[in-house]
Amino acid sequence: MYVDVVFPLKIPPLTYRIPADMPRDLKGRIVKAPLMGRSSYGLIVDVFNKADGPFKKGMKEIQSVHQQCASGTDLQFLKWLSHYYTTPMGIALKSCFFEEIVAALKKYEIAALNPVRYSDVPDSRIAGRPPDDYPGEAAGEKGLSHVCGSIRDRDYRTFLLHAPTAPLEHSLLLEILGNTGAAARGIIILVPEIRQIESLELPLGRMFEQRLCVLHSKLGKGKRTEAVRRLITGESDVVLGTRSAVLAPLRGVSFIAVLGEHSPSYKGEEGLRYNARDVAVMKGFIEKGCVLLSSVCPSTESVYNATISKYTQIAGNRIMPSRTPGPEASHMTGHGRPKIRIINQQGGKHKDLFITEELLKEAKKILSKNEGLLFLINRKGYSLIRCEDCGHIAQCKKCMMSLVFHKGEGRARCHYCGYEEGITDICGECKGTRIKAFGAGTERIKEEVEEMLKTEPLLIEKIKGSPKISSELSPDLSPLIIGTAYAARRIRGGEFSAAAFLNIDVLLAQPDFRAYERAFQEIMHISQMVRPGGTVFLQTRNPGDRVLRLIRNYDFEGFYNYELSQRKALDFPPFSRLILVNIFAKKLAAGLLSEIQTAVAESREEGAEVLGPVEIPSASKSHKYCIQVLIKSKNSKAANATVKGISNKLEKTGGLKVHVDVDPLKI
DNA sequence: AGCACGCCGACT
DNA sequence: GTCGGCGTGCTC
Repeated sequence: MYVDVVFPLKIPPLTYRIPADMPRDLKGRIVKAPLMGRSSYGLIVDVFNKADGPFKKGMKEIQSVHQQCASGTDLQFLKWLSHYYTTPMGIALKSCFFEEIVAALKKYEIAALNPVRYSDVPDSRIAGRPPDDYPGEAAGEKGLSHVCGSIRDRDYRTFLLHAPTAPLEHSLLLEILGNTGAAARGIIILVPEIRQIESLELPLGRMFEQRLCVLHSKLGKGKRTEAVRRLITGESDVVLGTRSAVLAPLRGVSFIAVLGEHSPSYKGEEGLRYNARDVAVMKGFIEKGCVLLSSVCPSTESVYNATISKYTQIAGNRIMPSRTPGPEASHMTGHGRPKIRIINQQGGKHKDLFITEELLKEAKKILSKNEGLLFLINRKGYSLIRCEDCGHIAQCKKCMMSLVFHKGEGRARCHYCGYEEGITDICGECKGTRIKAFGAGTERIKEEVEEMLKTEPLLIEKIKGSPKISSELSPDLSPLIIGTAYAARRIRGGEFSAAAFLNIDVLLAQPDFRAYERAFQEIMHISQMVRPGGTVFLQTRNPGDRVLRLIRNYDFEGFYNYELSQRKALDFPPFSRLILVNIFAKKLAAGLLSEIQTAVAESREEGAEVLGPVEIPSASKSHKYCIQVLIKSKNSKAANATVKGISNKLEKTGGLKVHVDVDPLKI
C-alpha cells in the first residue's frame, strides 16, 4: 500500500510506502514520516494499491500512524482550497492550523480522537424550539425563521442580510444563535477586525460558555494551540474570530456567520490570499451547513448572487433590483440614519481653502453646542509637492508614487515604500523654483481648522504611539477630530453630531472598478458613527455625480443597479473572474518581457483574456522589479488553467518569483 | 519550514 | 588565502 502525504510546507504531496498491518481508514490520519533525513508530521490525503502504480523504487516508509484528524469533507475542502487559490496543498494545510493540531496532540497526548461527526448526531438531539420572527424593522418578512430552520434541518443555503445598522446586524445574529445555538453543533462567527470580537465575546460567552473559543491571528502560539486543542477535542465547537477562523478545525459545521461581509479585511494580502467570505460559502456548501452573510453595505458580488437566487435575501433593506423601482422604495431614510449632504466645493468665496464656507458654518454651529465633529481626509501628512511652472508633482524615485510633504519634519516621504528626502525648492522636471504645497492631508487640514475655527483639533494618527489613548479614542476627547477614514476606524464610544468627507472625489477617482463601491462602504461605515438626525457631509467638485446622489439618498437599489450595469458592460466581477499574477524579478533583463509574453501566449486558454504584462512598482527588497499580468475570464476553469500554465513555465526560469492573487480586491 | 549548496565581501 | 553572508533549491 502507498499513501500520499501532505506536509504543512510549500511542497506537493509526497508518496510513501505503508506496512501491510496498518488500519484501513488511513485517509485523513496524521502520520510521522521521514523527510529530508528527519521525521515530520503530515496528513494522509490519498491511499493507493500496488495496482495504482507504477511507483518509484526505494520509496521511504511511514514511521507511525496517528489520529484521524480530517474527515472526508475536510479533505474535500482542503483540495478545493488548494485548487481554487492555486497553491500547494501543504500551504492550504498549514493555513488550516495543522501545525497547531500536531502541537496540541503532542502536548496533551490526546489518545484517541472521537471520529463521530456532529452531522451524525440523531435529529432528535438537535431539535430546537421554533424561532419567532425577527421583530425589527422589516417585520412581516420571514427571514429569521428561514435561517433558523435552515440551520436545524442542515439544509445548506447561503443567506444575505442587508442590515440597516451595525447594532441590528449584531442583534439579529444573537437572536438566530439564541434560537438555534443550543442545538446546533459547529458554529463559526466571523468579524472583519479583531476589535469587533470584543463586543460579541461577552454575549456569546454567556450563551455558549465553554463551547465558545476565540481565534484570531494576534493570538500567541500557546493560546492558539490551546484554542485548537479545545476544538479538536470537541470541548469547544463555537468559534468567534477574524479571517483565519473560517479555517478552524471544527468537526463539522452547521452554521457560519460572516459579519460585515463586504469588508476587504477578509481578503488576505500575503500568504494564502483567500477571501474568508468566499471560503465560508464553500465550506458551508461542503459541510452542508448554513451560511449567513450580513452587512450594512453588502458587496456588489453578494447582491448579484442574491439577484440570481444563488443566495437567499432575508429581512432588512430592499436591495434586490426590481423592474419598477419607485422613488419611495429606494429612499431608505429612517432607521436612525444620519442625513447625507453633498457640498459643492467649486467656486465659493475662499477657493484656496479645503473646507468650504458652507461646511465651516455648519462646523461652527456644531462646535458652539459642544458636540462632536469628525473631519475625514484621505491623506496623511501635509500635502503633495507641485511645481507651479510645469505642473509636475514630486514623485518617489523608486516607485513613482507621489511624495507627501510632512511640514513638521520638513521632509518629503513616500507612503508606499518609505523613501524619504529633504525638500528642495527646485523642480526636478523643469528646474522651476515655484514649488508649492498641493492638495491637503490631515496636517494641513489641522492647520486650516486652527485658523478658521479657532479650535485645537485632535489628529488621530498623531497619538498612534500611545496605545492607551488610542484604545479609548472617542469623540469625548476633543470636539473636533481629524483623520483618515482608516484611522477613524479606531474611534469608539460616543457619537458624532456630524462627519465630513473633505474630499470624497479622491475616493471616487481611484483607478479601480470597485472605487464607487468602496466609497459607499466607507460612507456607510462613517455614517454609523454619527448620531441619528446628525449629518454626513460629502465635499465634492462634482455635486451632480450620479452615484453620489444615489448614496445621498441611501438608494441601495439604485446603487447596485448602476454598479451591476457598469460591471456587466465592462465584464468585471461578478460577470467574470479575475486572477492577478505578479512576477517578481531581480533584474529587468531585456528578454524577460518577451519571455513572459511567450509564457502567457502559450498558456492562454480559450475564453481567458489576458491584460498586460505591465511593469508595476515592487515593494520587495530582493526582487526590485515586478511585472503584472491580469487574467480575466467568464470561465473560471480557463482562468485557473491559464494561471497555472504561466506560473509553471515561469517558476522554472531561475530568479523569478511568481505570486498569484485569485479574486483580487485591488487592481 | 529547515538544511545544504554556492558564489561574492571583510578578516586573520 | 579563508569565514560567512543569505539567495536558491530540494525534500518521497
